[in-house]
Amino acid sequence: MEYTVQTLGQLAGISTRTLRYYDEIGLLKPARINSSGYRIYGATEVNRLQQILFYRELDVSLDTIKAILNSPTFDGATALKQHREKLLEKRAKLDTLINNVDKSIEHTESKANMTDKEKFEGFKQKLIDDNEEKYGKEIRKKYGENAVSSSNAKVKNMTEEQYAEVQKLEEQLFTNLKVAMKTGDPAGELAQKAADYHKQWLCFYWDQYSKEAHAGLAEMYVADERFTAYYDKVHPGATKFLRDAIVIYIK
Amino acid sequence: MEYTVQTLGQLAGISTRTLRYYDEIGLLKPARINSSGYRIYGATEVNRLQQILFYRELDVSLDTIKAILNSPTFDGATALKQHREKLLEKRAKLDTLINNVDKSIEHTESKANMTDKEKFEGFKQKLIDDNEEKYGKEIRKKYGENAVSSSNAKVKNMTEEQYAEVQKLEEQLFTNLKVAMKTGDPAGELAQKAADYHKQWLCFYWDQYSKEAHAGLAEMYVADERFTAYYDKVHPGATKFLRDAIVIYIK
DNA sequence: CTTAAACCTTGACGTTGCGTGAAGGTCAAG
DNA sequence: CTTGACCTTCACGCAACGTCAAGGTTTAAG
Repeated sequence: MEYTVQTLGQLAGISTRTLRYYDEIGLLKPARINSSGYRIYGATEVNRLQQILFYRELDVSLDTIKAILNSPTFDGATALKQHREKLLEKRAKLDTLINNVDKSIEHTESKANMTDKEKFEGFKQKLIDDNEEKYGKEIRKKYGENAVSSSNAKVKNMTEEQYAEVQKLEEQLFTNLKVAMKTGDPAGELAQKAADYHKQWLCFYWDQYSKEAHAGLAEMYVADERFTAYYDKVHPGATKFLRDAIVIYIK
Repeated sequence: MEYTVQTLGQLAGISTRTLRYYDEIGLLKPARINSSGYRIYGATEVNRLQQILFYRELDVSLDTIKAILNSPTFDGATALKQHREKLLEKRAKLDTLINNVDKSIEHTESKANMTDKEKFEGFKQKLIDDNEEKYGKEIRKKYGENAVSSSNAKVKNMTEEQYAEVQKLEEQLFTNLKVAMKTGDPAGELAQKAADYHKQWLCFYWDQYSKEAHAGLAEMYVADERFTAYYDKVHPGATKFLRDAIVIYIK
């Protein structure tokens, strides 16, 4: 029995375009081309197409299918096992994605009942987390793999007392910063005290303190206008002043 | 603070190409273009980019992100919930895929120890399943949704006795067919008996018998050379004869 | 025998989210 | 003035086809 693109397509439940494409990429060549240039497929091609569709249904890429079918040494079962691993990875990614979406939904829903200040708290935490993640890689390289991992848990498990302490620390930082700025010297004792307060405050969020990350966050404060606005409420230029103090502090 | 493509890119951890692309598709336009044609971004754009990246990380398409951010009536939480549904669907698909791959691995591994006849058994079943699926839609339309669903379970739960019965039926079909062909009349009593045997045999695989599907399978037998070869072992032309008998039988 | 329907062919663009040059203008530093 | 690091606008490439478009072939019908 011989088939043209359409008859074979109907037999296999695929489009003629697909068959032409498979021809084009050399995945399934017709048995021969007739005098009018029509593609003619035979029994061998039907078998091969059946195999192709089998793998395709398992979401194997056409390139991989080609490799599997073209090399008789390349074993189908092994290929499928490798493919299985890929699928498992994909599912793991999807799972974390879904988790994150869930969190975000929760987050945005609770955000509706938040005061502006609380909103900013959330925003601050996000940026801190982001920064921690950014520097996390380097920290991990330096201090080992699991030093960083418990960071998020730390923030979430904070008790109310601890939270109050964080708030208090931030207030102290603010008042201290205000006074320190009058001296105008970021290397002075007062400014350095402010930098230390900031470190203590930060340590409530970060499991693993690192100087580089601290400096990185300070730079981010300056670079991000929302932060600048937040700290500059203390006094114009406070953000940069704090940054300078921190840069000196970590040396 | 103003940013060029590179500075903003570094701030956000994305490439300059990405920023240009977002401009191109109207997702994130720069605040202004300076005299040299450079893109200049401001605070507003930093905020918007932050939102974009937030959704992007959750695997939302750029088109959807644009819709979310551009329409203030379009609520973020609702969008995320919809997105969550999509992700769940994806995961469900992945799960079935992984299941199928697992089955296939098992299958191909056991296939190594199979006789040719057993291999053909598997092949036959697959084609029967395929056909059932093909006609399943129509059957479902006609007979309701859940008539078909238990089909696969049926085959799998077949006992050894039942399996033996299927084999016996097939043998009877063969011997009957052989005799019937000598009459040369597909409408004759013997041929109709053969068609009936085939129906009985088929009913072991299909939960829901339908005349159309039966005829469809018969046509497939004739169209597929492997089947033709299988049935023609009985006698040359046996496949077509059986097809003709079935076509008459179902009328 | 002609004509229309139903095939077939080869381009070639669109899809998604950029990566990766290419070719050329701009700007600050040495 | 030159170098190097920026910036710009094309434009192709990726996966796996869907979807016209323009034109040749075959087949069934009138």
